[in-house]
Amino acid sequence: MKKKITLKQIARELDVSISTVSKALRDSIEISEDTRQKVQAFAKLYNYRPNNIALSLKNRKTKTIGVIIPEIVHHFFSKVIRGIELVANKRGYNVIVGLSNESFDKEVINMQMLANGSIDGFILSISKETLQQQDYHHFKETISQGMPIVMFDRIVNEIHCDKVIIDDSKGSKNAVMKLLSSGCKHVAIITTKDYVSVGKLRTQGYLDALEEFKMSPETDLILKVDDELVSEDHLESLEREIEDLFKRNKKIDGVFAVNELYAIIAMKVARNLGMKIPEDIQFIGFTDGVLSKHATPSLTTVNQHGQQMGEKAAELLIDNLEREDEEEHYTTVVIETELVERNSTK
Amino acid sequence: MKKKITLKQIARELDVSISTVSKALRDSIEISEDTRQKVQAFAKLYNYRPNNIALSLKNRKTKTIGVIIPEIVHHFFSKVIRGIELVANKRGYNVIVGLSNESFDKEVINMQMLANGSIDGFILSISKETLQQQDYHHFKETISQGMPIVMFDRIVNEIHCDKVIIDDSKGSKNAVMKLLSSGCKHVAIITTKDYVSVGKLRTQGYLDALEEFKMSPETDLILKVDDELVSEDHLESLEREIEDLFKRNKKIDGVFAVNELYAIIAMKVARNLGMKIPEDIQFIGFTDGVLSKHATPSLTTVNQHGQQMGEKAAELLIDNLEREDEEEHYTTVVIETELVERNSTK
DNA sequence: TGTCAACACGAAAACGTTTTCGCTGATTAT
DNA sequence: ATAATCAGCGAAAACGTTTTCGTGTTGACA
Repeated sequence: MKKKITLKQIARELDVSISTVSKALRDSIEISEDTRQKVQAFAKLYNYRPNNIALSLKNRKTKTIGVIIPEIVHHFFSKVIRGIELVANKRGYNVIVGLSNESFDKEVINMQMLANGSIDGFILSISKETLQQQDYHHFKETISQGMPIVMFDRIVNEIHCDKVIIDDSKGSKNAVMKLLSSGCKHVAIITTKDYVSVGKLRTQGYLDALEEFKMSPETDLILKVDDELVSEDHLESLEREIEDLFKRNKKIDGVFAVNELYAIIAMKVARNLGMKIPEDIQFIGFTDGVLSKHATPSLTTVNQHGQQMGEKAAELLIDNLEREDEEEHYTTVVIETELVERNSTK
Repeated sequence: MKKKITLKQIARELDVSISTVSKALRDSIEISEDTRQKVQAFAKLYNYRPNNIALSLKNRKTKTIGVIIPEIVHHFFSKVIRGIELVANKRGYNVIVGLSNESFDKEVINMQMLANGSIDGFILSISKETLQQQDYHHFKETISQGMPIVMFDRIVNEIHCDKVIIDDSKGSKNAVMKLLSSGCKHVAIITTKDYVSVGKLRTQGYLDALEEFKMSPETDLILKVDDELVSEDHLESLEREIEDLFKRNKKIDGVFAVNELYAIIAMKVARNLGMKIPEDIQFIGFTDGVLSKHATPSLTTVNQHGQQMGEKAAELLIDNLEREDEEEHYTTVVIETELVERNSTK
């Protein structure tokens, strides 16, 4: 087991100074052709690579990005990570991930662990609990210590930083308008409680679309699901709620759901109730994932372009990190959504 | 913007030496009660936290685990990451991820980037290209430099290290036996080319089950899909292959697929051909994911317990890292699979 | 022969810690 | 009164780099 070799060891072996070795490896003109070749050959032979940690300490930057997301077993977030990793690697950065598990405490702890020198900046999406408690001091502190943050998807206006979002309300409006213009007269929405910012915005888009069509919203067609209860196991209760919705409102002929899973489950319920999709009732979901693609019928969805969001977030962060001038100018990038039409709509 | 404070700054402010500050903060008995309180108060006030990078350099360990997986937008791998992250964090470690994208070169580069001091050890699953080329020199080098590796799922016997796997052939055998014992007479398998180790093993399990039932395998019931072609876009060709399979062999009444997607697609094809599931034909897939759960009918699958694999891998690695004695003894942990019975089987 | 520039290299500081060792002044024991 | 102990603190090394500055040797030139 040969341990990693260092400059010092090379220097000792070749009977020169550490500085000489360092310079020779970096092709400094200070060093004679002779010694340079000698050093480089030796270094290659022993497969020398500079120690990243030492470099980080010296340069006071780690070339590493910290990513904090609420959950990784989730198509959207893993796509974002892939995007981040893609451009980070291309630009010579590593990616270190922390999962908040939708918990405020874990979010704070994770940020503290990483903020002490391990990384140069954060890319994150806020946990539900944090959004609910509206306690953002950890973000403020991090930023005030000079560590840049880029937020994506779940953001909060109160914090000043770069942001990458989609136009949730616009995307939803388009989706609902698609339903309305293909003949739906009674479109229901399955959404979350309002504290989840995206849920609120998507509901707004639904209302906007109705207004565009001069229709007035019926409160009974708006189903606000308690998101806490839909964690894996409580799906039956969700099914029951949706079934009730359908039974109470026989005339529903279109459904817009603020995520993929709600839509898939709603389709299942509808099918069990004997409705034909898309003839009797049409469905559109938000956030394109594997489920939408492979469901039967395949689900029309609003694609959020998660990977693109990740790429953009990484670019914003790295641009910021490598910017010379220190003037603060935060930008908010809006990624366009796209309606992916499949077989759950006409 | 107040930059992070260091020992040196505290020392200067309080007019003591750096050593005194360090000792005071670590509650050394060398320091008088007086100065200790003074220093600790000051440190708390300015929210002092030791710089991780400096600590890493000094201790020659980073308390960080490098994870390299072929793909992150994949239910199984993201579950593994969650498992790794869970125990890593619990034991004070960070997780840094690299994606090989199933490419040999990216795998090598990623490992080199991380191996130069950034991490203490690797957890990885080998990329398909690497398996195909059978070039494992980067693993050997890493290990010979004293950096431990834990492999999971896609492993290779040639490399000596800790491993976490499932018993692919046993899990498959159980699945196929379930089909056979519930009445199937002609069970087909949809698998991959043999260089993917898990594909090969799962095929073996299929054969074992047949033998157990004194049935001889029919080559025409074994469909080996070229995995390269199934990347997102070439799904239609897969559908056609499966359709051909069904048309050639009208008597197929059971299908075992080596992954979730193949099974879902096969179900779709079967349904389009007018077969009833599970009455006419039964299906079982491998690797439990969202698709299986929410498909109609829901798919019976072999659950790999990805999160548990991740947890175990992290434990093995950290145990190794924190072990005092240097004796090498590599273990291979086999995680039990579990047949999750749903509606695609009787 | 003496001066100067060019060349090739080494010493040392710096990044932020921890830790070993040595030093000083005071208290205790002889 | 002298020696020995001890409490409390600081200096310095070490981790592995990069970089600035200094220094010695060589050759050319006046």
